[in-house]
Amino acid sequence: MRIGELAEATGTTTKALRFYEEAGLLPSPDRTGAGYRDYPPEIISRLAFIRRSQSAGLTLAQIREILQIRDGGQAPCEHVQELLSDRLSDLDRQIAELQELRGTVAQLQADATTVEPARCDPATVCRYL
Amino acid sequence: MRIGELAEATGTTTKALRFYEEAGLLPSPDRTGAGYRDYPPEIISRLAFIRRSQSAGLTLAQIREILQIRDGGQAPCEHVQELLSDRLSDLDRQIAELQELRGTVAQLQADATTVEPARCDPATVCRYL
DNA sequence: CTTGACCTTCCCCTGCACTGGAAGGTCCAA
DNA sequence: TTGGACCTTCCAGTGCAGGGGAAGGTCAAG
Repeated sequence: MRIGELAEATGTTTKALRFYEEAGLLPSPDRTGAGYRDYPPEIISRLAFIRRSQSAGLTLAQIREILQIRDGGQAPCEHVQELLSDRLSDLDRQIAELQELRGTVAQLQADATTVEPARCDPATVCRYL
Repeated sequence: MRIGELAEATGTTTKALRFYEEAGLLPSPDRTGAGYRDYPPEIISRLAFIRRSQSAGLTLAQIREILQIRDGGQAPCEHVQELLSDRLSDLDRQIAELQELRGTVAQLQADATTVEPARCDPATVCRYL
């Protein structure tokens, strides 16, 4: 199948597919006589895996690692477990940071709306920040 | 005061200060005979405002907007309130998204650790993703 | 035979907030 | 006078995941 068909079948773009190939996530496909990329149907499930992994928040670099282990003939189970654990820790940390920031901003915003009648001191930039 | 002093006084770098000037957050300072930037002491509180705004998660573009209103002689109160409200909505949305993602990843990770003894099917990339 | 849709490679651009380094000028102390 | 610390401008790069568009080749239909 040609690159445009594959893009449509997987909901991505030809640009992205060439980029994935360049980035080592997709193997270099065969070429037709005219030099067109000619993908085997199985590539669709590989793309689906890439999509699922992206949905889990893995970077292309991490996905490439998994695929390389798999392509090397090994089962990437342990590596995947580790990546997922790391991702979970990251998410917990990110969420905690955002919640703390949310508290700060909510306080600032509350001050900014309730104290409103007092006009800002022209000499300072902003009394709320 | 020279740029190096200001950088040290405000905990930033000379690079960042020139960048802020270029980006319209700092006015072009006077120059000494040798062409060195010569900042007035008041600039320190402007930098402090920039730092506080960054801590609240505002982008440099948003901070520049506030400063431009202020520099135009107006009180940026309403604009600040709006920016803070928007920021709060953004944070709520981001937190919700991350929490949903966290649920997904936690499930994947749980599956990956408990189902472990069953080896992966060599024909697929990974049974967990 | 030509039109239009598809394909190829190539290089640059995006947003964000800077950082690094080159090439050169200035100032102060030893 | 020389060394080192500071300053200047300008250009380029960082990380992430591609997107935009040029210049040119290919293929099927009308």
